[in-house]
Amino acid sequence: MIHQRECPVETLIHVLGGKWKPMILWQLIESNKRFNDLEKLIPDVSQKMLSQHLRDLEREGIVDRTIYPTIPPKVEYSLSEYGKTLIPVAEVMCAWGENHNKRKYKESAS
Amino acid sequence: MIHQRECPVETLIHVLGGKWKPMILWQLIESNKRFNDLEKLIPDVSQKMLSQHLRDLEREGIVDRTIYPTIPPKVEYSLSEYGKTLIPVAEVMCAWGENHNKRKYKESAS
DNA sequence: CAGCATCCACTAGGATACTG
DNA sequence: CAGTATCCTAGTGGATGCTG
Repeated sequence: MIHQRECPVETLIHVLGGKWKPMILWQLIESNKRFNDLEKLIPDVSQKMLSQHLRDLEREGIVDRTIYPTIPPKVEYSLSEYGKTLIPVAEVMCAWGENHNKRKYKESAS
Repeated sequence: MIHQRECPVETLIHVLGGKWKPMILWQLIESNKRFNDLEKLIPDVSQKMLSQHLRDLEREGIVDRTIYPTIPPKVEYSLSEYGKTLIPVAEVMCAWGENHNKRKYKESAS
């Protein structure tokens, strides 16, 4: 059942596969953030990519976007309830990636 | 510790992120395969990408490549011991992706 | 059989400038 | 503040032809 073609692994990679998406996810796990906050917390991201990735994550239902129609405008991004189901998955991925980085470090040092 | 910048999630996405890499992984979990077998089992992959992805996976230590210097040449690809550590990770990813696909199907049907 | 080389199309992402 | 619009580049992947 799992080893079918069109494997859903690709689905997850598509959802998290943008260059800054994992970083955005970690930030939003910690607490809700405004657009400007994310820009500061992820210094190298361009406005274009931040905006685009947030919209991707919103479309997938991972991220909620709350608009406060004040002046100046305030928009708050938060992890949706559904988005929280991604956390354990991301932690497993993270653990493997961390170990893999160590492994590559060791082999290059030997 | 996990929520650092330069998150290792990206490492894993890089390792599995090629278009056909998850599919190659599933095939090699099942049993060792020759180049030609993989071509038949993954009909839409081009030789170029199959070759390139296999070399990527080999460089990361996921896949072993065994050459039998016969005529005609025979090359067998297998999942390395280290590569097997990817299986549980891939299954978690797969489960989430499967659920996500269902979710998207339902919302488009409603 | 198991590939490599070449050329081409498409997309992801970056830089810069502008707006409600 | 929170974006959008435009232009540009580098990398991914596909198609085709050739080789030890």
